[in-house]
Amino acid sequence: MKRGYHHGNLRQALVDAALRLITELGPQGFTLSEAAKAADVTPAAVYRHFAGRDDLLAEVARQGYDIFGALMEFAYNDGKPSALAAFEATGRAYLAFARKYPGHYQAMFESGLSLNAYPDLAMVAGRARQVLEQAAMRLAENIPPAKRPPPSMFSAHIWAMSHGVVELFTRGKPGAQSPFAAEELLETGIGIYLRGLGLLPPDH
Amino acid sequence: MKRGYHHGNLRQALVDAALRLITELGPQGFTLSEAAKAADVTPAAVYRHFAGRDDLLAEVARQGYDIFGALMEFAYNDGKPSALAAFEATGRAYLAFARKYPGHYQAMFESGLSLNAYPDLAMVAGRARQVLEQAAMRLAENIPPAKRPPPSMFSAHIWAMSHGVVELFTRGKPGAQSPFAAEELLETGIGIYLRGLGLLPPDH
DNA sequence: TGTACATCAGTGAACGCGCGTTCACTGATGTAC
DNA sequence: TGTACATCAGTGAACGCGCGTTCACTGATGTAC
Repeated sequence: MKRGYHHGNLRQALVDAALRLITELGPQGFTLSEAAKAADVTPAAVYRHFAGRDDLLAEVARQGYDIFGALMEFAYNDGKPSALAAFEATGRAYLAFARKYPGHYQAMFESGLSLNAYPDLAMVAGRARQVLEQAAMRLAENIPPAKRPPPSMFSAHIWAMSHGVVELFTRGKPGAQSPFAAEELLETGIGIYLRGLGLLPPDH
Repeated sequence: MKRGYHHGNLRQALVDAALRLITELGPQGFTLSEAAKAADVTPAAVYRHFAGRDDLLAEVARQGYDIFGALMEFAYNDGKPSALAAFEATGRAYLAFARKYPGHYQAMFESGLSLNAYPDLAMVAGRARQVLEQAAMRLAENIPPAKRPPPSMFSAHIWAMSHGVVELFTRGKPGAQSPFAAEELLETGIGIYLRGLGLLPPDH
């Protein structure tokens, strides 16, 4: 792998290197120095593109939230073909994102990064959350108002179950040896939940 | 704070110091050196009681799983007064534990400790999980066999939602600013889920 | 009760390491004339 | 087309720091006689 004195696109190369490190070694495994080495560059070069270690990590997370939000929006598909189908697709997209972009996912949720310290990060994170809330809101319209829970509660439930499934059943964690695939668990879990809301017929 | 050359109960003092560090600064904030300092002792003294850093951390987690298991068993209360009540109490105990023992909780689930590297840790962890599975199994007997999901799936759902609620809504994390308390979220979430299983009447 | 001695918990100094960060520098690139 | 020069991305050496771990030691404790 040859390259001249100038790299070309070091900024993104560093982000990619950081992602690889996080994916393979966990959020702990990411260091500025290792990311620089992986990008075939001196640690000091990083400072031409980022304010420091945390700033690089934050950019990884930011790109993650971007992809995440886009994926959720794509899955939601403006509520078509039905509020129910769109909602289920959105739930599946959560897990699919965690599977397909584990480095991003860990940078976003397990790296100990403070959202408050990076306002733009909080913004992209909020956008992603709003897609799910929107999906929940539309779906809630199908419930008689009297027994309808606030959509934000409802989306919090789904978010929590999705996150829990990812954390516990997609990598080698504590309760890990479940006989079920994470996808199956989430699918059935959301199914039962929606039945509890009267949004699915009582039988299966 | 005076003490002589010998400490008395350094082993537990180190565990307690580690817990304090984790509680206040997160799992990252724990270091062998800081724990030693907090226990008013030289870092080298730690090696009289633990094989090293990870071994100390593992002991924290082990004690956590012990408390956790005991709490869950207490809440389960041998399935009394009813399978349903016992199950709901067990779910509540999960969150209560995370609230009351945040240091233990983080050592157990967020410290990056490998369960495989500490077989006795895997054992105590398994015991805690079995309480929930037991509760799920008993409760499942109330469902007509035809539409009864495997109890281990069912307990995985509850475990996932509980864990997700803890991770997302009890500390300053990403989706954090929910208008609902974690306790309320978990209570309602499990309620809707159980209704979906036909274990609660459709109305609320 | 008093002394000699084994035990072992904790000390203090030192180690090598990798971390994030800084600084004066150098060499490639692109633009002005 | 060719030369002078400004720009600035990346270098290389150095820094201070805290980490986990080691080692020969020392001082308190408790037991044997």
